[in-house]
Amino acid sequence: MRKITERQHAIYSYIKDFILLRKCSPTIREIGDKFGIKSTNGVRDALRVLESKGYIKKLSNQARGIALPQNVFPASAEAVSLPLIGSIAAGTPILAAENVEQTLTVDKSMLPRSSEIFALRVQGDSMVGDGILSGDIAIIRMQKNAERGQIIAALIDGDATLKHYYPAENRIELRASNPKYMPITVCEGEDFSIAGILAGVIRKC
Amino acid sequence: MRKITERQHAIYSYIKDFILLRKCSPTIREIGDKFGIKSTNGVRDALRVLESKGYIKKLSNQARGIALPQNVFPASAEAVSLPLIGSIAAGTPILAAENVEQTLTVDKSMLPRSSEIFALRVQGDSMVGDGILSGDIAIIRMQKNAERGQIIAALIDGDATLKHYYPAENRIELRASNPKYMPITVCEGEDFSIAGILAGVIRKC
DNA sequence: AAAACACCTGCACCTTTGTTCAGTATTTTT
DNA sequence: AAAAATACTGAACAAAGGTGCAGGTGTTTT
Repeated sequence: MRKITERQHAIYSYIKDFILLRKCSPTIREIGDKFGIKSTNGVRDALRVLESKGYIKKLSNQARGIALPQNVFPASAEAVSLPLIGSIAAGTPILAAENVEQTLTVDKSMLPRSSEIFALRVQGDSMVGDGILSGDIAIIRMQKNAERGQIIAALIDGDATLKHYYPAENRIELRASNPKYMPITVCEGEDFSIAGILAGVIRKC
Repeated sequence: MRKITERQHAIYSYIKDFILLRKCSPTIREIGDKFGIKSTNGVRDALRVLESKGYIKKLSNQARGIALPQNVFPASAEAVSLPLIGSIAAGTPILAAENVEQTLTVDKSMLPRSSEIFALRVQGDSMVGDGILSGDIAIIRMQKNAERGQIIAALIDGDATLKHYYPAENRIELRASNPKYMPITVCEGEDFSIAGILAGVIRKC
């Protein structure tokens, strides 16, 4: 993008936000009012520059006719839908169709790039210390390893639970963040695996 | 939705598609051209009916001023995008364009039907007792009244904060859920209003 | 048969909004 | 120092677009 002044950028931002919110561009006079520009031509000067530098496009003789170049709002790229896992049926992979309760659409900004993601309904209050309540939906990024202290979705005996991950020499400690729960210790050979690490939380009140 | 005729539905669909595609409503004359209605008033009849039945909203004396009720705008069938409010500039309405930090896409199931919704970035740890951490995004359903004990987004001196709502005879007590914060008492005449009530929480980890 | 509604024409009017011209002061670039 | 760009004022105009009134013709409901 070619360089623009602070003033021009402020006007551009206003137009962009206005369109995002109102789905329709402001009028020249609305922009003028906003920035204390008394003459419509003052605004048009700014628009002329913004257009010549490719920030906006003007549809001539059209009310509310300031448009943005296509790529400002990646249309469908804002949302991603992912499977919500209720409970995990014994012996099935997590993402097996029978475990998928529904699909959920979340904003792309919630997700790390290029990873497999799923959502898990949280049962129990073992993670209240981290602001995760029973009934919340946890967004999990699928991966097999984790760093010490991270919150992971752990698969123990075919059940998925959220816990803090504390590995030791020959065992793994899984700690709740609610002090009323004792840490769980998993030794080698037991049925345990990491389903993924916590990437987000969604709650419906 | 109240019943409408095939003709009215065709016009409604055209408007909806137009807005989805162009981000901005068609003009009365554009609708007329499309359907071969030669008089602007023929179109206005149809719009009058659509508005009285709640399919559209008209902003009077505004170019391209046909609006759709809030949640007709799904980015996909299951998603709705809503404005994320960062901080609120003094003296501006909450949804003023300058307060909108970005837009956020959330699943339709997060939202109550037929209400105006916005998202608010949470600052501070005053609500940790309810699992709401600093940096979380609160989904707020706009409404002016609340029930005792509900979590509201309160506007005090132009700043929005989440608090539990406890009204009394001549004052209102706003309680945090973190015991280290004292309740705030607002008396009549002070600059206070309810922006809405908490409908959900989203956290990016 | 009367009333209500859907669906339209035609026209005038007026507000909103975009366009253009002429000019000024200040800052930045060459 | 000159040229160019920025950032406006002010006024007038024109096109776009919303509003309102006075009808008209069918179809459906009462």
